[in-house]
Amino acid sequence: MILAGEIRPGEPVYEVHYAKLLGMSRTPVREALQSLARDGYLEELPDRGCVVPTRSADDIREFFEMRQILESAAARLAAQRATDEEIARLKSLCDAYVGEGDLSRWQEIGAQFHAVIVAAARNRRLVQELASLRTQIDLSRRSVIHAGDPWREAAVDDHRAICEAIAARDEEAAYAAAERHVIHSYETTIRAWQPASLSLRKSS
Amino acid sequence: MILAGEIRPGEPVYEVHYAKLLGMSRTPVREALQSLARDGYLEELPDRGCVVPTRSADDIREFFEMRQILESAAARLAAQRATDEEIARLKSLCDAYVGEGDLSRWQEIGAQFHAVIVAAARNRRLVQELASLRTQIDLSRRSVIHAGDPWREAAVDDHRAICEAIAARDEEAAYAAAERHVIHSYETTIRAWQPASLSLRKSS
DNA sequence: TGTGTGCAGTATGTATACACAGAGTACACG
DNA sequence: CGTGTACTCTGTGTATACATACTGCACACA
Repeated sequence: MILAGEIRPGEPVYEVHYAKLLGMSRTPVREALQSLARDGYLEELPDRGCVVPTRSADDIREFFEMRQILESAAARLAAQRATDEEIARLKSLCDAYVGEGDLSRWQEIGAQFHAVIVAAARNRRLVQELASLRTQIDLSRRSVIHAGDPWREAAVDDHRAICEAIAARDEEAAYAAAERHVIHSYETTIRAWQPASLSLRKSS
Repeated sequence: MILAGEIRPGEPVYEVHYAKLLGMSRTPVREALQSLARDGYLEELPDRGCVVPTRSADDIREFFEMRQILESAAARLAAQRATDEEIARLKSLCDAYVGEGDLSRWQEIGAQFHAVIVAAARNRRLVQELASLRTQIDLSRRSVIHAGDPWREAAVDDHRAICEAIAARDEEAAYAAAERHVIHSYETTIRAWQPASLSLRKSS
């Protein structure tokens, strides 16, 4: 419901309310809320329950900084460890972009592209952390009014560069390409949000 | 109790048992267990409760890989953002090593050293993630018999190198030095555990 | 002898009742 | 008219009772 935007940032989340709404008792609702709070979808106030957190510009910066760190590391490890099948799959996903006009299908391809890379890094904790981060970022994006499609700009070129670097087993190139990709994503996001913004570290 | 080694890996953790032991009802115990499970200190089995997880060599590799990724990123950001006060504090901590013979005091200095760097990176999520990782690694170390002090070898030199790179505002040097430091830590840990081991990515 | 079914026993999942803490408000007093 | 205090109301923190699922064993049957 938070992800679907049915509960808006700043809004309090009462246990009894959602227990009634969902037809269950407070206990499982309570546990779910704690779980959500641990993952950052809710903020717990002592003795005063939960609220959906509102993200500051600094929060967004930190999220993208983490994403930059982890995605670039994933790309580097993928360049080292990806199987030939995984590389072939990355290439075919890159090619799938060109003829695609539908936005949701487009995002689906992008998600699969990233999933293959992270999986190729062979690190479960990294997979988990990036998934969490990705959801957080999507959530932050949603809590903000932005017009049009925020991606799509240089993303295809970025993806192709990452793909080629991994295929060439060039760890540093894959690292740098992934870094650039996250920077682009950050810039489009923050531009759609507010003019003044902090910048991430540029790739050298 | 898990950290203190009072509950050993593989051992089941029953709600009622610890409720009685701690003089509370099942509810808060249950919530605590879920909290611990979310942080990786316990493994939850469906309808069968919790056990303290046993770590495989692959788990250790993944932990250190993550630590390498995050610590090096933290060092790079610290080189960019640390205040002069923080740099001075790093230097004094480095100097504090030399005259120190006591192991626990020595570890305390090391922990402070890392804390200053991570704080200087100005990213709360990074702080949190590294703290969690660090505890996990300590826990994994403890679940294993190892003789003597596993650190101390090249750690002082490593710390000094990191400190100098940050003081010089050299981001890439700080990054590489932190990477090397984690590799050393991994190697001593895995050597104390079992001879055959996977290796982390070497710093280029 | 092997396999499948049924029956406890135990521990978790859920519901509910009660206790407590915090916020807001009304009222009394200076 | 301002300030402090007590009261109430709301919602969370905790305890306990009941329901359910899984495991192991025993027993019957092929």
